[in-house]
This record gives sequence, C-alpha cells and structure tokens, in this order.
Amino acid sequence: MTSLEKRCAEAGLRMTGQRKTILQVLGDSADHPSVEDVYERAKKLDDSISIATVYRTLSLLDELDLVIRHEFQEGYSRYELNWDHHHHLIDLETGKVIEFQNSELEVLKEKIARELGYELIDHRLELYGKKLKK
Amino acid sequence: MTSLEKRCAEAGLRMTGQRKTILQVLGDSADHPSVEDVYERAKKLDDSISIATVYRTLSLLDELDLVIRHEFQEGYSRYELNWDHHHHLIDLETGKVIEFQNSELEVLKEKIARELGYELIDHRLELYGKKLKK
DNA sequence: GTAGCTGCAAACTCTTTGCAACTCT
DNA sequence: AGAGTTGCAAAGAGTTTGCAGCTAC
Repeated sequence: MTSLEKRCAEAGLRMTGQRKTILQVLGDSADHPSVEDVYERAKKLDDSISIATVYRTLSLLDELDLVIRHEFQEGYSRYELNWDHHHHLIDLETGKVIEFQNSELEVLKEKIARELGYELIDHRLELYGKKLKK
Repeated sequence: MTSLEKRCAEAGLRMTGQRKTILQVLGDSADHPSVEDVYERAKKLDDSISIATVYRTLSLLDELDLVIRHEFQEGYSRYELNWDHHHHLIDLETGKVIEFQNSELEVLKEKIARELGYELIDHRLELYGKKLKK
C-alpha cells in the first residue's frame, strides 16, 4: 500500500481498483495533467474506468488536500499531487509549466496577509512569460 | 466620450450603445463582477442587452487589455478594469475580495522569471485567508 | 450484508457561435 | 452603403449527478 493509498484509507475512503489506478497515474505524472489527461492515462492501466470516476476521485482528493487543483486561465482544471510546495511559470508560447520555489516569496506573502489582517490559508503565484533569447 | 471609450475607438471598435453600457457598468463597479453580474447590471441600464454581447464584449476588452479576467477557483470568470496593477486576497469565509499592491513583490517576481530564463508578461498572486481575530 | 463506489447517460453550467436583422461610421 | 455588431437560439466545452448494479470492508 503506497503512502498515498494509506492517506486515503485513513480518510475513510475505500481503496477500489479505480482509485488505486488514479493514484498511480498521479504518482507517475511529473506534469500537471487535466482531467482528460488523467483519464487517458488511467485507461491504459484499466480500460474500463470512466471519466465520471476520474472527476469524482479528483474532487475527493482535492477535498483531502492530497491534490492541488489549478486553473491556469485555460477554461479547465489541471491537477498535481500536493507533495512539495511550489509555484508555476507558464510559458505563453508553448504552454509548458515550470515549477519553482522561492523562500523570499514565502516570507513576503505571510507578511502581506498579516498586514491586511488575515491568516494565510492558501495562495497561488502564477507567472506567465516568454523565453528570453540568449 | 470617456477615456475607456476612447481606447476602444482607437482599437477600431464601434462604440455601440451596448458597449457603452458595458463600459459604464465596469467603470461603476468597485468589485470583481462575473459575466452574469455584468449582464444583470447592464440590463438595468439597457433592458434589451443580451448575455452573448456581454460575453463578446468582455472577451474583446480582455484582448485589448482594458480588462483583466480572473479565475478564482470558482468555475467561472470574474472581470475588472485594468487600471492600476494589484493583487487579490480572497476571504475564504465570506468570499470577499480585497485588493493590495506590494512593490517588493513586483521586484521579486521579475527576478524569479529572469532567473528561470523568462521575460515576464503577466502574473497573478492570489492569497486565500481567514480574518485574524483581534 | 451493506454502505460506498462505479459506469452510463442525461443534465447542468458556463461559454461560444451561426445567422439574419440591425446600426455605427 | 457596407462592414461591424447584435439578439436569439443552438451548439460546445467541461463538469456534475441520478440510478441501477457492483464491490470493498
């Protein structure tokens, strides 16, 4: 049982074959797949899986905070496992998503929220850019 | 003719009654209205306006960069005039959207993009928080 | 055994679009 | 006059849901 499956079980979820498949797909994905992407990849492992189950499972995982749902101004959602905290730079020419971390930013965002009288629960920074010519 | 209307005219758009109405609604809105919100407010000024025109107009204004389209993880878009540059803190308990600016952040985000080899075109920071108890 | 889960298909929400009529320039 | 714009209704995405059957516990 993977640690992901363990966390699901602890939350009281039944570890069905479909859920294992979807968790495996997410674990094997280094990118930020859309629901459709997850569905396509899951179908390769279990041809009988339905997209409704993928939607339902991703919503569940999002509620459990095992997964992060992104809306990169594209009109649909992308998902990724909630392992390490990071942000995204979206290449406007290729659509490629680059991950980055920045400790200065982590400090700054806490400070901004506090100054506004808020406790920070979540936050997102997205940069949209074009590759610099060398 | 308002400055907004002027910028539209300069872009070669016809200043129809509907467009003037929508621009007026946007100018009068201090919040971040959804398409439906803009439509409701516009209807009070011109009962015959259609939601298709609101969608079309907001898309146009977005292309012209007169307006910013947001997706605050809600499943639909919100719009605001692109006057001054700022970011948003979304109150998770009330849904209220608070605007803020931060010059440190402006410097930092440029630096991050540059270090990743990118020219920054656009960016978004969204904080999600709960009000601190006094 | 049974509450929870699934696949299917239908429904729903948000958004876009084809078209004939209309209107700004 | 004529290209751009509009309202309407239909179509298109993406997502959710009711239901009967199935399955993990």
